[in-house]
Amino acid sequence: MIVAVTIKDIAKAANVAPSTVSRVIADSPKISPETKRKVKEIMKELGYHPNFNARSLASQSTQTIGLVFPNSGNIAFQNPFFSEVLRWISEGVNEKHYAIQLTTGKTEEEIFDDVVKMVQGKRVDGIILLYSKENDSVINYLCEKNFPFVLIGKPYHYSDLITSVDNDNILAAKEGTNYLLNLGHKRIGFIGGNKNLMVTKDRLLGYKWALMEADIDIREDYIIHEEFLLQGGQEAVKELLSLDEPPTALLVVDDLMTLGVVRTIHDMNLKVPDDISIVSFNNALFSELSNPPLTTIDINILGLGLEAVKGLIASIDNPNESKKRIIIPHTIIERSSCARPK
Amino acid sequence: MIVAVTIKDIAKAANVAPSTVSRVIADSPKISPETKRKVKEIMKELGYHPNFNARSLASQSTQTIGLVFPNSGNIAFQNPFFSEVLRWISEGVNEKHYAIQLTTGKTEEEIFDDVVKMVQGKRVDGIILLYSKENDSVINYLCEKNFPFVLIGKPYHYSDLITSVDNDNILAAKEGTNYLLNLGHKRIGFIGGNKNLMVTKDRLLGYKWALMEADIDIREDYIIHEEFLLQGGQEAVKELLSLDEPPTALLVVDDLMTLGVVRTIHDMNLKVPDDISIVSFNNALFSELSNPPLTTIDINILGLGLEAVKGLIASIDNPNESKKRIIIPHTIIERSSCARPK
DNA sequence: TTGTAAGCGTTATCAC
DNA sequence: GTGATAACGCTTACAA
Repeated sequence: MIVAVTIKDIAKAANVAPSTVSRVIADSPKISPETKRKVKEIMKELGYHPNFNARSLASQSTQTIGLVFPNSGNIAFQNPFFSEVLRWISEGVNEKHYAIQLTTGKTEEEIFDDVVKMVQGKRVDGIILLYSKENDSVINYLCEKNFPFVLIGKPYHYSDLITSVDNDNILAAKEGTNYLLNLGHKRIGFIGGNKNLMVTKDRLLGYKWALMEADIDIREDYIIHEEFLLQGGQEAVKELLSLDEPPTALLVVDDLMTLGVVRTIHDMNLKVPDDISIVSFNNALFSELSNPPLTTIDINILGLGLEAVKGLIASIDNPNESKKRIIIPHTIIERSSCARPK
Repeated sequence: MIVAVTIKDIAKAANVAPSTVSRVIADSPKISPETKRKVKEIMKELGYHPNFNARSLASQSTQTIGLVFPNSGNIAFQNPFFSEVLRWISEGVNEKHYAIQLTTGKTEEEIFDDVVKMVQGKRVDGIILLYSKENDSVINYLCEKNFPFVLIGKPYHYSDLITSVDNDNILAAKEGTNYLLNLGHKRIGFIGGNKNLMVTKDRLLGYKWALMEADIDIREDYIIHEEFLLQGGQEAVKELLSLDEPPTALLVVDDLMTLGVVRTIHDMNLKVPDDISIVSFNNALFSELSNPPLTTIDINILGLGLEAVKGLIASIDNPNESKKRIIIPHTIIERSSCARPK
């Protein structure tokens, strides 16, 4: 069983007051080195561990941050992006000796309720939002309460009230499209995810921008948004490739989706990159292992995670710090999913 | 700003004692419907939310459970298994109105320290361990403290002191191997992950069992353990396939690893399944999207996650409940990575 | 059925 | 430098 050794037990054993023990824990400079040593020794001896609930209650700070995942009913949740970003957030957080609490509701309402509980229940000192979408009730709530949080992604609005960490997705998509243009492709399609997500919006913008600069007409029938990975998506891709003038290249906003697209293309007896080239996004672990290995835009998830933590802790420590927009650089990783058009 | 409305404020406004408000929150049957209604109304009006730290401190229970991931330095952390199991754990936990706290240290020591803090700091009521390996300090600690926890995987020892949720991996691997044997393969290789993991051990056992039953000699040069996904693994697979009598089929313990193996095979100008068949494990999302789609053993991650939560909460509610070993059934999913040998 | 008061394990504000 | 003592916001006997 867990025997709770408290600050009082230590105090008694060390012949000091509880407050002194507390000061030793806080490493207060006002305590003589001698008593510090003595108290610390006894703490070791008795196996003392501070009670975090008591500490949080008294100090009004929890030393834990909350992570908000997209709703787990959404297929997006399965994206390796989240484990990866979790990994780096976790790393940043450990370094600062914070703990992590997380919430992944099945629906938006569940998530919202969870967040409210976290915040009002004083379970966390700050929050990192792992996704950004239109009209998000969570963001609105956090802004309203002026609660410390960082958004991974681009704010839909209130951008001057929000600290965010994001890639320049418009530029990234533009560069990806240019890469295909430079290979000689003129008919380039776009496959995006959920239209409400800011990433999708931005990458679509960059795609269009590149085409406009290249004086190529934007064809709406070249642009599709598949919400589901296989079922609906497969249909859409088949339709796209069955057009009279099908695209010879595709910009796909996510590696996982790309896997599905490649699969569909393959099922139609076409080959990547011989018949159709693909540039995709995120550089997921498997994009190197896939067949063919994917040319993809690395968004530096490490940077996203670490900067999010840094930003959040900064605004916890100093609530009046000005909000900022942090941009993490991307890199295009050339592999074997692109070729010149036939 | 967050204005903390406390139980006292409600009490004052409702003209009752704080304890009455507390009882209303706990939905005590001893409170008259009338006062309940009145108090609840005022709680809504003033926007009351309980302070969890205070509640935890007073009641000695946190309504949160801790999740322990494998160390994030390990490549295994990247496995989609973890997001998937997190999803279902989260679902189970939400239903029971528990919160989730998690820890993913970079090293074993970091994880151990985190777990001790969680437990001794009274941050969580119970723990779910997401991996099982030989001589795990965390397990030893939890057993020693007799702290409620559930292991996802098979206990290395102390199995009568541990509630665990696992697949019958020995049987699963045996069936996978038999599947290949039935197709006519005689030379079957095994590719496992980290040797210390119980999954690896069990699946190797099942593989050997199937071969023995089929009166096929076990060749040690057909068994490899690749710790890394690409670098070292690729070498090992190449070596395996360059043997005088290379295997015509492979049992690979994980879909992600299989992706790497398929890739390596492809790089050697061999084809799956024409030249070499593969049965793999886990039925990750991408195994259906991969090229070729993988024949893989579905381990029912939903079941693992949900049962883990159920088991944990049961043993939190009743610490004297007897430990049990819960087995989640698996299913083989036939896709296109297997064929008869040439 | 409801109120009173002690206690949960800390931190923080005074004094000395 | 160190010690009392009052918070922190809640639960829970024990009274009434």
